[in-house]
Amino acid sequence: MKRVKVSNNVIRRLPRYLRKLDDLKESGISRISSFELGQQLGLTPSQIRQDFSCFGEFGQQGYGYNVAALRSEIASILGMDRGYRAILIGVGNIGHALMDNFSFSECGVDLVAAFDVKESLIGADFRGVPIYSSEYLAAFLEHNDIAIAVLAVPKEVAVDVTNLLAENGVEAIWNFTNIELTEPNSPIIVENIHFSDSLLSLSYFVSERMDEKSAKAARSEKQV
Amino acid sequence: MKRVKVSNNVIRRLPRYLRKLDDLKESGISRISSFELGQQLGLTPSQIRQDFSCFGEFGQQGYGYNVAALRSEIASILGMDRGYRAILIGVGNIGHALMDNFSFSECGVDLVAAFDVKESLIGADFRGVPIYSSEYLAAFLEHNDIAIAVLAVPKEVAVDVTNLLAENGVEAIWNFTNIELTEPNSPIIVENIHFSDSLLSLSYFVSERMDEKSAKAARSEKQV
DNA sequence: TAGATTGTTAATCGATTAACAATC
DNA sequence: TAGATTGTTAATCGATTAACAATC
Repeated sequence: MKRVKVSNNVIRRLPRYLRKLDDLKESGISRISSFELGQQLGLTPSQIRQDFSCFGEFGQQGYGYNVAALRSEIASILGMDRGYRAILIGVGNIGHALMDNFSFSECGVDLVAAFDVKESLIGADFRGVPIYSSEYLAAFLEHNDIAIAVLAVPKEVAVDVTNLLAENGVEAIWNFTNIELTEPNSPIIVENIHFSDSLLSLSYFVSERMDEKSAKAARSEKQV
Repeated sequence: MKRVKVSNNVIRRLPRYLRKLDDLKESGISRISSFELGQQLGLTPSQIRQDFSCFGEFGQQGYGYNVAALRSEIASILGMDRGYRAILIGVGNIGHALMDNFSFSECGVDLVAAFDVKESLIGADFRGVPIYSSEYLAAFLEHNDIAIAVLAVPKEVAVDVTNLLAENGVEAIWNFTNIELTEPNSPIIVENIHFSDSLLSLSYFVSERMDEKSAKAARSEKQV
């Protein structure tokens, strides 16, 4: 696989391609052109071909792309076949929901343990994932090769935990706390799920729509 | 407030500005320049001034921006003062976590009801929000002005529910199901929280980092 | 007043789109 | 072979950055 510097926009589109290809596979479609794929995703064929060409040549002139083959190329580009091991820190509401409902394995990630400070949780396990005391976090990291930490702790302790993780060789944090962990000088990778940022963007788009509507209404009022 | 066509990138930065300004307020800082704000957010001062200038003139030459005033301008741009009413569809794991933990009101959104099909949930309420039977969803929408629907139902019913919502005047969907709701011809606004897309991007970045490391290791191996 | 910093116009950079030769 | 569609180069478009006059 080529590994040139690929823009963020391209990377963010890869999971969407993956999802669409999974859908197509399920519908029994084994072959697709960049034109058709573009139609279905609301992208131009050019963009799709450009995106793929960052990583190699996956199509065939006159034919298009083989759905299954392309799917597996993208999965590999995303690192889904690398068996990254993850831990969850904080088995509160959201942490619990992730353990219970989210399929890490479908993303090729292996959730091996969870940590919490709450006595009543320690020793339990959900769907085969054990919950340990946060006390043992550092020791655990010493003995296990963990690439990804899912951070679902209260705001107040987020920064301390992050430092502990970074010091113990964790590569990346999947951040569910609503604070900005991305420090300029830290080498740790941070990917944020900011619920409130998302809802606020939504709120913006709704407001925009509402304003358009009332502007239109005001115009037609005038005409009458 | 101006309402020109504003790019998506700008809109996505607004919630970050808001969060930073809240932090500053809390730290007792009442005034900030675009230079300093840029430092703290990893953006150029130019970009920050350009972003704000989409909506008006919020600063003062030689002084900078008043933190509290700017904060409230951005809140208003995002529509946080419009009192949008929301409902939650699907009180499963993630729906429950949202009701229990997520502060809709901090985003200026009023969560007024939840809906589920599960008998044992119907009639209960969490933090003052009642849970009704999904049977009554359509009727409820007729009698209540709901701008936003939080969609946390199983994949299989997501499209049907979306159609029902669209037909009954809901403006926007905050989509927690892992499917592509964004139809080209539908006028409904969709904002996605795709957990797996996010984790897969993270997995990509980790892979990129790993490859860099091993490439570096291979190079220094050669030199020795 | 002098210094600081804005809002905005112009320049640069990067991403998307179009075009087309290569080829299955 | 003829038609279709790729991968890639060139053209366009949009977003970010730089520069600077205006002004607090």
